[in-house]
Amino acid sequence: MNPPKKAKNITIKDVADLAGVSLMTVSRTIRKPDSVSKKTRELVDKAITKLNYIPDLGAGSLGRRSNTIAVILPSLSFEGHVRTVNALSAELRGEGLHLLVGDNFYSPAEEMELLRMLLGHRPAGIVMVNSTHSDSGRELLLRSGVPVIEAWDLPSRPLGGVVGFSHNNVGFAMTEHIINCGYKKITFVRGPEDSDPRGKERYRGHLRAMTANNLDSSRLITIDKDWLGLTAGKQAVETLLKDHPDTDALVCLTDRVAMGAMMECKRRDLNVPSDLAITGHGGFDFAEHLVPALTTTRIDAANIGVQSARLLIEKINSQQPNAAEQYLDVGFEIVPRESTVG
Amino acid sequence: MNPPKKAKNITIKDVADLAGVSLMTVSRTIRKPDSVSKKTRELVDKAITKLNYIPDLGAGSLGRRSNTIAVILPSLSFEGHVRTVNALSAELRGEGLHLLVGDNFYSPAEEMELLRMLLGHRPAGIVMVNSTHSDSGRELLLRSGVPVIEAWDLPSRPLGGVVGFSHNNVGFAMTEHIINCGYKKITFVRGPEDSDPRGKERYRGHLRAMTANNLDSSRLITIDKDWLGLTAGKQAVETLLKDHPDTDALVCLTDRVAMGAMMECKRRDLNVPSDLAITGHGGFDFAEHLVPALTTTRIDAANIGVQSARLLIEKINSQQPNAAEQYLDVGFEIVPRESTVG
DNA sequence: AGCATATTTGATAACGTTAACATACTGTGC
DNA sequence: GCACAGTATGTTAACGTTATCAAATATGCT
Repeated sequence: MNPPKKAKNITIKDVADLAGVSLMTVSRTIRKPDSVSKKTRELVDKAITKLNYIPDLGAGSLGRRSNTIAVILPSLSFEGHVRTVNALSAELRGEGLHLLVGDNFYSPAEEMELLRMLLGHRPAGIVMVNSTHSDSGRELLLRSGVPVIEAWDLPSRPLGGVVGFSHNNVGFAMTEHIINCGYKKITFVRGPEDSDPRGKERYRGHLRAMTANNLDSSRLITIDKDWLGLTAGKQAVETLLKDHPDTDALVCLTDRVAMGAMMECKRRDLNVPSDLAITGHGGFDFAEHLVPALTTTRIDAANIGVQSARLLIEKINSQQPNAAEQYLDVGFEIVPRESTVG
Repeated sequence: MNPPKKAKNITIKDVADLAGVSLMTVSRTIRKPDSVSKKTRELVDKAITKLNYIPDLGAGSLGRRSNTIAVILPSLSFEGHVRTVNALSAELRGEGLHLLVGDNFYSPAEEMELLRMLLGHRPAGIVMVNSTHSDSGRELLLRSGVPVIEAWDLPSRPLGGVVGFSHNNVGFAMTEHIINCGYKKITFVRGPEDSDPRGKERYRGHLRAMTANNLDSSRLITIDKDWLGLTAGKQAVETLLKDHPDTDALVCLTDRVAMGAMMECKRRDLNVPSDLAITGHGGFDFAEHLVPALTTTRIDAANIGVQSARLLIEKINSQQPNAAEQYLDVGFEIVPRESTVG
């Protein structure tokens, strides 16, 4: 009826007045209901319901940490990361923690900007998924005193907790595996040289395996797109036929790229694996359904999220986080399937 | 050197003291640098850098809205929604807004809990991606006065702005399309009856098309899993061969399910489309790469995110949001490909 | 110089909550 | 009826920032 003049916020004071108690009693009723008599509790609860009161979390945590966890990741477009974030979110929810997402930063300047913004929310913790950081970014994070988890990686100079796996080992293991299958003329598909440090690591692992087996490691295809989808795989096969037609196995950086390659082979009537073996990476759900089923590495992305959450919670709760368990290698698994059976 | 006694927070006061100015001057230097003389600005900036000061956004917005947008979605495991959130995040970032993610709620009780939590952060706006809400949820949102956008849907009783498309029309259009291709014995694959209102709508649309063309609409496969991945498609084909072996076209609820079905057909040496036509839904990136390429509906998920952001920002900035433009149907497109060419 | 008007700075009071301490009640045992 | 816990409530002062108004300083113009 009254014109909505100012839509004053409903505060704890309003609840207190309506219930006829002091505002501390209301605060207590909300946070530790047992410390308040049954009678007042009911009174207060009724007032809260009636007024639709919702406590202001920001005001409540003034001067303390908020009940927010900042997640930083390059982008939400990589399936594996999203699975991790999803699991992280689910795990954290039980603790009443919510995710504040920071993604899509490209330049170092943007990184700092984003970091400052996120830290401005006084998060209880930070999870960096597959993010590199500049020196000033490091500095900022370390000085902030906020517990940090780095996920999807095993950085040499960790900022805090680490939950990840060795990309170098993955690269080595996969190439070693297909060498054992009998393949010798192996072409590696990699992404843009600068923008993907993990891909680079896997490539290093690949080189290690090739060298260890005295094989020619010069077959290399570089895809110059930032977003490595199926098109990259298609393109890889086109380049392959032109530049390295004698290849017998194609090592792709992700399952998506591998799938794109497989589909292109099908169009060109190249048989996988007899004409060309193909491997992926990441263990995406479609890999096992493809025909032929795709040989890949299984990374338990959800588990990375779960473990990150656990470690982070531990760090938040303990003042002196247990340094011994801060470095968790979740490993990986080579999953041999039809796309590489000689 | 000194043992970290209390790790006192660095506040605007500390900066002010170091710079030898009042704390209001520091505040102004940060928020409107032009309103401060060059000399003091430099002084203050130096102090900020030196102390690594980061403003407490929570304290700053006390009594106001925070610079946070709450996103509510059933889960991060559906690719389409993630694409929307990704675009949303990118768009909002330009405005200095960050996403607070609320996902994974299933029960109405959890919904309320989540809603209260998120509203407790005093978000500047809320985007609900493909989320149904209870009456009490509605009530809470409406009374909170926070601008709301509902995305991926065209609800009959909108809470605020709407950016979506009609699932019913999608269902109708796809079935109509394949009928026009000459298919008559059409089987529809749907998800669990209760948990997927949009799938239900699409099914309704399908029925509408079948009835309009005097076709037998009794061919129906219900998948009883909550997570509809490729396995669902595999299962659908198995059921199909048992229950409706005379089917000539299979309408799947998502591209993933359709892909699973296609792969299963390949294993069983069923040719697509000559033995069985298959359609998907959603326009996932792999659809065009499959062999045969998949007929699907293209939903511009990223655009939904972009438009939601625009509409939301508009609503946030204007006290009296323009009611005329609050209902945005982004539409969809039928993309005919090889999997249905008779 | 003298006055009016900008421009720049500062003091104080919110904003909504909780921590810490203070007070008022309740009942118990003598 | 009185001291003595113990429980239940209330009071006050933070927390870190910005709005608002007041004061000081600089600038422009005759």
